[in-house]
Amino acid sequence: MDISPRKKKILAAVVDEYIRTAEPVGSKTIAAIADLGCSSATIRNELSELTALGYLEQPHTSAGRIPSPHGYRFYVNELMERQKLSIEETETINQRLNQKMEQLDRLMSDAGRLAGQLTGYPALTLSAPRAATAKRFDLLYIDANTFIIVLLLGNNTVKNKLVHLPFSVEQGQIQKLAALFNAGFTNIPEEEITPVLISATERAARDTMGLTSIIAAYTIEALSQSREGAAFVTGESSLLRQPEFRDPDKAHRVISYLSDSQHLMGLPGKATDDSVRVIIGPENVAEELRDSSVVMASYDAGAGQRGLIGVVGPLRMDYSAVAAKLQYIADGLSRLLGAGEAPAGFGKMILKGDISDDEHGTD
Amino acid sequence: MDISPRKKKILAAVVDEYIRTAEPVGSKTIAAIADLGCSSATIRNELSELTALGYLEQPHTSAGRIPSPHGYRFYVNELMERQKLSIEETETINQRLNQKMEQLDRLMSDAGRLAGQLTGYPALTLSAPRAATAKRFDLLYIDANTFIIVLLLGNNTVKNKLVHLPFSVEQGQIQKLAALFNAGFTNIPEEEITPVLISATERAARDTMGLTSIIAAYTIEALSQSREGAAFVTGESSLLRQPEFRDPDKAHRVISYLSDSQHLMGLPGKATDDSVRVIIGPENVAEELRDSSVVMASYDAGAGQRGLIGVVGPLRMDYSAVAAKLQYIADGLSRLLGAGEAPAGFGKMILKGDISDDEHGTD
DNA sequence: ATTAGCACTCGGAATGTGAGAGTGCCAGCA
DNA sequence: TGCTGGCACTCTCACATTCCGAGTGCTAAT
Repeated sequence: MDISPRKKKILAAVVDEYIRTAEPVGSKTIAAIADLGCSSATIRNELSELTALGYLEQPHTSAGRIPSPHGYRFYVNELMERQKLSIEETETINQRLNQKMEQLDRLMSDAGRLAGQLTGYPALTLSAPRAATAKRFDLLYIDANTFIIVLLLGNNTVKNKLVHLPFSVEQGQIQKLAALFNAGFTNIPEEEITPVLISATERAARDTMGLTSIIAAYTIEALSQSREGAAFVTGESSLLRQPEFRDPDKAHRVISYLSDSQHLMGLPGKATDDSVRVIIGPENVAEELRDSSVVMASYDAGAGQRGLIGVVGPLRMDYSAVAAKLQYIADGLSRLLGAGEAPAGFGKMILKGDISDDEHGTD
Repeated sequence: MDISPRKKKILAAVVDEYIRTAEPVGSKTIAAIADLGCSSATIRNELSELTALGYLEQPHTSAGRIPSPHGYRFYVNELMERQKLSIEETETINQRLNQKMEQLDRLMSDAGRLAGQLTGYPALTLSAPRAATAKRFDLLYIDANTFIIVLLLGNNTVKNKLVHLPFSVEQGQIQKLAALFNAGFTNIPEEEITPVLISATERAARDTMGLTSIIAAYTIEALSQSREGAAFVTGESSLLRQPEFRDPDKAHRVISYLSDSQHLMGLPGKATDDSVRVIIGPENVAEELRDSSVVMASYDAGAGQRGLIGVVGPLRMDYSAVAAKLQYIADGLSRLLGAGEAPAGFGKMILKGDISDDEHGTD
């Protein structure tokens, strides 16, 4: 069932105005802002039909109309005009993205922060989980009681761990172990690292001190970590600025839901190939988000992985502006992280590389 | 100027009761709960004197009294009875702490989460910044276009970075660079890594392709990162459950202040050797926290570093319970991370070790 | 010094009132 | 048939008013 062009115009006007003001909008207001050549009375008729069709709601008899979730959906699908970013906005984004990208996780949370600041909503970033394999082992001999495990994973992630031993070990022993692990533990999935394999290696290495187990345990840990993916949320408190979250309980529900990265990982549901996805209120699987909307854009995180960056806000969200901004940021991230083009120059290399992390020793 | 024992008792009663109920407490209530053998009229007199002394305030003429920041301070210093934790509580803490401590930063944020859940307030964890030096360089040759920088810092932190090159390089060249860096860049403070040193090294290595700069730049980055320390906040939204933060604006101010790790790093002010520190409302340096209180406990993070774990809440905080819990958690962390005892066994080693991180490559 | 009694104050809940915005409907008009 | 102006009706919100009770401060008595 199609609805007339005039209805569409009116619906769009209601949504736009409501997004702007957060107040129910009445027939008169619409007559004033949208110049369709007809009076408020006509619009009243149209409004009541739109209400009957389920696109609009009225909080009470003598208030204006507000869009229903259905109305928002229709707006997002058909009415919304793709917004262009201003020069300054694109400038800001480019600058901020290029600024400092030393670490991947830092980059993710920075990009999230950026999205949050630009849109005024809490932002979230997700990196898709993916099973990885070990690609290469290095064991760096530091001294008789200390060595470092450096593990290069299939997704070009490097993990490391400093190991202190309560006994001495020789460099030759370490080297032998590295060779055995490179032979036996590379390019196999996590579940194939079995106790059988480990004890076989242990025997081959004539390792009586449990070094093999240490390295194997760390390998498993590193693999399972890289399988988990990562999630960040920033700017949770900006929700509180939205009138629809003035109720602290409501805000609390949403924010604490967002604080659990378990929840976040499940948020996107199954992937689609839309570049920008909009989930409106009740469309959310999670109970807690049933009166919030989520807008997410996906980006190419390199090494065949995709990541998501998005924001959470009230139903009355400026979908058009938010979508445009997220899209732009996601494109920027894809450009920075994505595969395809060869690294162009020095700066680029530095940008891409890295990560790292700490190891706390005992002494 | 000393105050009478009875005044102390009354003050303690007011604070305890107000902490419990969040309602101004009147003379009658005190007469009922604290059994000093006197009537409400007497207590009224005492109350008005305590008010004159600045320990109490009244929101308005015909309301009960609430503690002033001064009153809280006096309470914390002299009246508060050190609370014991219940068996279950210590159990929970022990369990949760021992559970999984794979990564240092994960451990920090987990401990924060634990503190937050136990106390019901937003929790923060800080690791003290400390200048570090490079202790050892390793450059792992992967293929003609790829190598890994592994950097062992003075505080036994390991950092790494995967570097992709748009040109080829030989293994010998990489080894030569590693030797040069180990000779010239180890055990010197960050600021001595000057362009002069770098270009000297570059010449010595006959490096015409900028490899030296890449490694030096990464070294500087790693050092400055480890100098920055780290800060986490979790459970921000639990502030919203407190009646004094029902005003979304107020809550928003505090939460967004806490979201900035720059702010957090400066929060503790100069260190004291108290094991638990309490900062009450106006004692906070930060404007934004002037009507919140902060309780922090410090722990031994190993390698001569100290960390802080704390919570933020309203003035009306259960200082006694919160302090006890934080203290216990901090002790647990010290036990797990701290220096002193040698690693006892296998599990212990695994616990202490580690960290790691990711590197995103291009292909 | 302590207490009981009492007048007084003040904030908050409850209630009442009015204004305004917006609707729905109807009758007239193109 | 579709649009418009007019009008009565409804409902909420803001504001004013009232009322109640908790709690104080004071005073006089013990």
